[in-house]
Amino acid sequence: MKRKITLKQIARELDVSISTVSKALSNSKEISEETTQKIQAFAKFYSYKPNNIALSLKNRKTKTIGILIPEIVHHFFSTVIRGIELVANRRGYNVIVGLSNESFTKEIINMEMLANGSIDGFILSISKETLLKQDYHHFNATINQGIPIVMFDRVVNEVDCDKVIVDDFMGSVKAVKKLIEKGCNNIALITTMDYVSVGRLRTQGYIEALENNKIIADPNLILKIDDSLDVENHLDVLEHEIEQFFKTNGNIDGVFAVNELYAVTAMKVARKLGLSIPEDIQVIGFTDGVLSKHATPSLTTVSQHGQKIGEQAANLLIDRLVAAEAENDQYFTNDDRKSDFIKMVIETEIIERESTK
Amino acid sequence: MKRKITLKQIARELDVSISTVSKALSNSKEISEETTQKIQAFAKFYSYKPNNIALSLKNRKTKTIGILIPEIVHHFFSTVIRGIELVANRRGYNVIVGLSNESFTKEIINMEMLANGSIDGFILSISKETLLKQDYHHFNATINQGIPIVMFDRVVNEVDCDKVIVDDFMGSVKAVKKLIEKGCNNIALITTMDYVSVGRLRTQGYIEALENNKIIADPNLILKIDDSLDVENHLDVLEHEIEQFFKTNGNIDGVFAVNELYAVTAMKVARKLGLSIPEDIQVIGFTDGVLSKHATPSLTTVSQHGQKIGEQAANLLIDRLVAAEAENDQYFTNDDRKSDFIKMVIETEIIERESTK
DNA sequence: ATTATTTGCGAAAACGTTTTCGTGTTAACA
DNA sequence: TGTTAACACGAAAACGTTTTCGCAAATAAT
Repeated sequence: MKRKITLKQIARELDVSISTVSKALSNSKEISEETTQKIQAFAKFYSYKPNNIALSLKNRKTKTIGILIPEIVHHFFSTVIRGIELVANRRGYNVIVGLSNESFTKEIINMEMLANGSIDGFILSISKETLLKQDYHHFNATINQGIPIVMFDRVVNEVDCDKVIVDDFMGSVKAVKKLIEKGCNNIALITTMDYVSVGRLRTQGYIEALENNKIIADPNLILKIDDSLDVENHLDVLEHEIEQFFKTNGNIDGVFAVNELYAVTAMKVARKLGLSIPEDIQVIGFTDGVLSKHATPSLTTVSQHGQKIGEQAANLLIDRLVAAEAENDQYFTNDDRKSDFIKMVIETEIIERESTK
Repeated sequence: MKRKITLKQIARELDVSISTVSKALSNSKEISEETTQKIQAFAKFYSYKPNNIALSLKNRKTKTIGILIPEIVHHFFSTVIRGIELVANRRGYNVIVGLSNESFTKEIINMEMLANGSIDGFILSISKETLLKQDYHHFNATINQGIPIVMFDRVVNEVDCDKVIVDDFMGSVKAVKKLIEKGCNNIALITTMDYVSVGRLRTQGYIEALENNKIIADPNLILKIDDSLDVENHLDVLEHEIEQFFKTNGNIDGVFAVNELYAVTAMKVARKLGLSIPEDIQVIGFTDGVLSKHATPSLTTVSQHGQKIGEQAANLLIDRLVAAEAENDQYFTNDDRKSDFIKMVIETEIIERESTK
């Protein structure tokens, strides 16, 4: 087991100074042809690679992006990560992942852990608990420390930073419009509680689409699921709620659900009640994941393009990082320079499958 | 925008030396009560936190684990990550993620990128291309550099390191046995190509279970899918292959598939052919993911316990890291000490759902 | 032959820590 | 009074880089 070789060792071995080695390896013309050759050959032979940590310390930047998300076992979030990793890697960055597990404290702990030099910037999506508490001081604190943040999906106006969101509102409008066009007259909405902004926006889109078509939204046709407890493990509760909902509203012929799971479960319940899809009830979900694609019947969904979101977020962040660096080179450092943050909206797209006519 | 405060700044401000500050903050009794108070108050006020990078450089360890997996948009892998992150965090480690995308070169590049000081050890699952090439020099190289590796799921005998695997063989045996008990007489296997070890092992388990029950495995009942091309995006091809398979083998009354997707697709095709599940055909899949849980009918599966795998892998790695550290403190450093690596097998479990009687 | 200019290299600082080893001051002791 | 011990703190090295600056020798110009 031989430790990685360092400049110092090369220098000692070749009887030159550390600086000479460093310069020779970067092809500085301060160093003679001959010496450079010798050093490079030696370095190659021992497969010298500069130590990243030392570089980070010297350069005061790590070339690493911190990702902070509520949950990783989640198709949407993992596609976002994939997108981030893709462009991060392409642009010479690494990616370090923290999970908040939807917890406020874990979010803070993770941020502080990474903000002490480990990363150059954050890409994150806010945890549910934080959204509930509406306490965003930790975000602003890190930004004030000079660490840029890019938020995606679950974002919030109280924090000044770049944001990448999906057009939840228009996505819903499109989906419900589609159901109307396909002949649905009584369209139900299955959504989450309001504090998750995406739930709220999607609900608004639903109402908007109805109104656009001169339909008055019937409050009875809106089912709000309390997902504060992990719904994945309370499938039966979910099914039961939806079943009751269907039974009390026998006239439903279209369902728009704000996520895959609700949509698929709705289909399951509908069939259990003897209804067939899409003949009796048509269904559209939000978020295009594995479930939508492989359900039977496969589900028409509003695609969020998670990977694209990740790519854009990474680009925004890295752009800011290189800008900050360039600015350091300039010697005008005007703190109150108005930096206008970007809010990037990723268009949704309806993917039609078998659950609609 | 105020930069994070450093020891040096505290020292200057309070007119003491850097060493004094450092000692005071670690409650060294070398420093007087009074000075300690003063320094700690000041540090707290400016919310001083030691710079991680500087610590890493000094201690020659980063308290960071590198995860290297083929793909992140994959239920199994993300549960593993969740498990790793869980115990890593609990034990004071961070997690940095690299994706090989099933590519040999990307795997190497990622490894080298992280092996230069960024991480203390690796947890990884080998990419398909690497398995095909059977070229494992990069793994051995990093191990030789003193960076421990723990492999999971897709492991290989040629590399000496700790491993965490699921009992693929026994899992399959159990599954097929279950089908036999449930009355299936002609059990088909839908599997992958052999070079992915898990595919091979699961196939062997299938055969073993049949033989245990005095059934001769019929080669015609084994369908091997070439998933070298991304099957997610060639669903139609997959469906078509399975459909042909069913048509040429009309007597099939049980299916064991080595992953969720194959299983769900098989169910879909079966129903398309007018067969009902589980009455006409019973199906069991491997890997318990979202699809299995939410398919209709829901799928009986062999659960891999991804999170547990991740947890065990992280524990194994961190155990080794602390052991290595302790060893550094001792001054016997015997290089050829026989270190026996652990191969941990996680038991599978059959989760019965609606696709079996 | 003297001065000016390259050329080739090394010393040292810096990034932010921790830790070892002094060292000066004060208090205790003979 | 002189010696010792305890106390409180600082200087400096080390982790592995890069980069600025200085300096000698070699070459070029006068």
